[in-house]
Amino acid sequence: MSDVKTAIMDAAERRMQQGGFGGFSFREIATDVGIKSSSVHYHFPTKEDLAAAVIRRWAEYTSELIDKELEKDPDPVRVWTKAFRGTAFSEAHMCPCTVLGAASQDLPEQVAKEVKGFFKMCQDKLVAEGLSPSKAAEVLSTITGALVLANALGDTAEYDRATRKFAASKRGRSG
Amino acid sequence: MSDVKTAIMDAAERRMQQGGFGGFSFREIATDVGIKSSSVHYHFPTKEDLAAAVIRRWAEYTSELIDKELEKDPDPVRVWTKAFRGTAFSEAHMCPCTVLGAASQDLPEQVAKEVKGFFKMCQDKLVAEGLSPSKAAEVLSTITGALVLANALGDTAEYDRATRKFAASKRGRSG
DNA sequence: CAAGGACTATCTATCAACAGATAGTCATAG
DNA sequence: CTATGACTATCTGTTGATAGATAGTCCTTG
Repeated sequence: MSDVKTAIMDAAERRMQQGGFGGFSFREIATDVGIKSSSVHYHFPTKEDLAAAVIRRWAEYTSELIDKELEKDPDPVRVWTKAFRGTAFSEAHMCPCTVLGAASQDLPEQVAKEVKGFFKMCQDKLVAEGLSPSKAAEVLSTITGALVLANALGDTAEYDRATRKFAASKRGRSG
Repeated sequence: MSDVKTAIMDAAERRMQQGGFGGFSFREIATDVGIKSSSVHYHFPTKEDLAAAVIRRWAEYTSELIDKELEKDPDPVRVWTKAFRGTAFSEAHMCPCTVLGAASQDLPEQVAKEVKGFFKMCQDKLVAEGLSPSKAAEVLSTITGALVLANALGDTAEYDRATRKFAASKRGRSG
């Protein structure tokens, strides 16, 4: 993948984290990267293509990160909680899949499909790691909602407050 | 409040539930209501005004609903879980505050403030009802995230899966 | 009661800005 | 020579917002 193509996706990802699908334009992305909007169209013919590619990349990166972290810590709940915590405390604060997922009904087909794929991947992995479907849904909902809450309240500490239980599970100082 | 003004807010609310702040235009709202876009501007000078009014109304309605339900069932966790469940299973499926909260960084000031006020209200109420701040954050995150998950996956059953534990708390058949 | 003025709510018409997208051109590198 | 990747230029449609006209209503005042 060319440097420019990666830079376009990086810029789109950053803006999608803040404003979702409607939160970026080809012109803004072009300005961010330092090229013209028509050049963005060269790499990604439509806005739908660009957004779908960004979400897919995010899903792949997340999946790989989880696998890597599971080698160091065998507790899936703690690993996933920590991974989403990294997003909450990052510069952009949000997971683009969460932003898009909240407005899923207004998304182009391909983008909605990729977003759905992301959450499906999360859930399947949690189940594969030993959790019941119900527990997997609960954990994923809590860390996803914690992201939304922390973002809306403008307070990253809210993430830790909401996930305190998970962060301490089966290894915390007190139990 | 006039019928038209209410109809405008209803239409805006519906569209905000699906696409957030960028998910509706004055013209769409006008068409929904059966008036001209300039008439929408008459009632709500700017888009920011309209969105903020919708969120504030939603917060007030939610607060009243919770108070009413608490009279029938004293368990706050079950009451809040049920209230958000109503949203998940409604036609629009989403809470507009959640949709906007996820993209909070891209919102006009007044709208972001109202969204923040909604989540603050939820949390304050949960604490006033006896939960610890940490437990309140956990519950609110879980039901908020469950809304996002169910929406993204296009499966309302996901809400029940994620909140099974809460729905049964202290009163379920088995405990 | 009737006239005047203010207010309400809608309309038509229009604006500048911005959106996504396309066609065609040009330079460079293999 | 051709493929790549950027460019210029432009199109069409939509956006939020404003100005000005027009009726209808309501309150006041003579």
